[in-house]
Amino acid sequence: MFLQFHRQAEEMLREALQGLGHPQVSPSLEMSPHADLASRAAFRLDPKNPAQGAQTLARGIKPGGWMGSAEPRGPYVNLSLAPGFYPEALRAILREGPRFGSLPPAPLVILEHTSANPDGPLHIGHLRNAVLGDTLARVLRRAGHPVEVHYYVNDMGRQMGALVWGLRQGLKPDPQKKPDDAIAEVYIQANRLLEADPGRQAEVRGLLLRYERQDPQLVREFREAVETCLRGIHQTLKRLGAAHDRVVWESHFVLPPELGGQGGKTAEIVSRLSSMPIARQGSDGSLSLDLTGDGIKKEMVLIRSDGTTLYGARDLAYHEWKAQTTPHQVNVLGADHKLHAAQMAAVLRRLHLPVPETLIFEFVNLPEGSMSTRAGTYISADDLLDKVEMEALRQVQQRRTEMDPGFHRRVARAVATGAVRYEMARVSPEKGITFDWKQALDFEKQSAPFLIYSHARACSILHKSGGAPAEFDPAKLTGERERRLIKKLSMLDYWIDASARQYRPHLLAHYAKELAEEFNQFYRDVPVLQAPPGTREARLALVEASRIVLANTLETLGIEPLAEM
RNA sequence: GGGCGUGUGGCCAAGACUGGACUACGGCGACAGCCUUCUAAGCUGUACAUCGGGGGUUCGAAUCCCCCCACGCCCGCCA
Repeated sequence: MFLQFHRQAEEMLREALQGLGHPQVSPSLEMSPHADLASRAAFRLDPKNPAQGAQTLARGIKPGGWMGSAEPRGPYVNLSLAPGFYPEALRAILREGPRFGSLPPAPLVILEHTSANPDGPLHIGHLRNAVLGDTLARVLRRAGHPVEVHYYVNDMGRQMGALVWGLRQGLKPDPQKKPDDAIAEVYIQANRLLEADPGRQAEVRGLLLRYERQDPQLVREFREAVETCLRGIHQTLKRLGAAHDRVVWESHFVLPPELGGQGGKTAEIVSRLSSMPIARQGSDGSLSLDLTGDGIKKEMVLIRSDGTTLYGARDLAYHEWKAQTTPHQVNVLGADHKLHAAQMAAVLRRLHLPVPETLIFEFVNLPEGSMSTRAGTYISADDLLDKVEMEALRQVQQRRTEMDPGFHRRVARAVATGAVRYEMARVSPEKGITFDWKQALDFEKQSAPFLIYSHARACSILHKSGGAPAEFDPAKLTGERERRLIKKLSMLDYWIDASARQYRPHLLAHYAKELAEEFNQFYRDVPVLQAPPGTREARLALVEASRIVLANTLETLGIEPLAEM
């Protein structure tokens, strides 16, 4: 609802500015502690006398819609919500329930995230990708987009070659272990063998070549290895609450139909590119693209001299294939993919294909340095989830001694996945993270348990009262705390819109925290169950509305809104 | 060496794209309080920052520009 107010304010300011002969001046709206929204536009009108400009501008804005008033205050124009906004916001929340905060239908989006190499378990770096990707998928869905979420499996790369090579040396995945952990052991061991005897790298290249040349035996072996690892990875993703609609293998764009692919797509796009002026044919049979015209100094190599394709070539085919479904694509990628993303964008543009949006996030490093699956220096996502869950269990057992073990377990699970997700989602993606166990296991404020707890408090009041009232008088809700809370509740759509348009889920995470704070302050200051008749019903309705908005926000962040904890 | 990103109180971190009420949102930690009223995983208060350093643009800079420093990532016929 607040989004509507914001848009109306923007529109009215534009018209007023136009009327004053300044159509080029931006409305410059901002959230303000002094008003429901404020405009700084007067600074642009006449920098010498902004106060004068603010007065003139304010006069040009007439109450109407959700606009209550426009008051000049120094150089600012302070905008207030119409009194009717508050009761209507409350009714809208109660009426729309789980749908509140959703935006009108928007185009289909294909979103690719996580897509970790199937050579080991997800580590805490992949976890950032998964949380960012899954949260963004949820945000986009609430913003009206149908979303098809893809996991793009890199099954044709060097890493997989080394893994299959290791298996052929007789290394066996330990059946007692989680499949992705077992695969990691083989992969690490295979790399040790290869480092000890670098001459055998040629054998890995040979396997890759035979896989790409569609040797059915190799196709079986690669598939078996990849699927084993993927089973484990998907267990972890499921535990996180992150679901993919579709798993797309790279080899799909290389192998023929009888081997599970749709054949030739990569060859086709490569052949099209090879006739473009930017193509550079090596005398050895390799093919690369010169992208200096796009401001990219580094050539993009598509074909090795042995004729096999590189990741970039297959990725181009994948993007062309996606474009048949929708031009709106989003890729969630680690910062190490920046160059690749820029090269992809340049080539797709030259092919007149849709260019994907990217959400690029910086690395998660350990205090002792960066993680590597090959070297075995990583903290797995499972390990983190396990430890956080143990700590959550310890705390809930301590706090709720009267409850049974099943309750403790349920709460600990929800708290743990929520805590891990929130911790990853709340930091802006361009910041690097140095992982810290102490911080990961800290459940104070600014963390998911705080958000879940606020929701549980609302549920508790409703439980004790026997539910929300059918009838109530919103006019009873005129206190400062109540109005502030309603306003905050109404802002969900504004933050969904902002997060979705900027591909920045942390904006919503930030809102969630502010919403929970506002509710907790209301909880402290405003008695509900003990309020006089009439007031009590109205406040109960407000608690129910709070419960709904908290639940919707948490759901969008992938955090389970427990009714009790 | 070049490119991209980051640098905000002891620690974590919002604000930076759209310069302006910033007297910089919060959290952790510290200190002092609040459970005879709806779950204290909560709430209140105090102390602690001039926003890496320097220069510039501007009436006005955490925010824009330039230089420098530190850290991360990339600069593979890896993905």
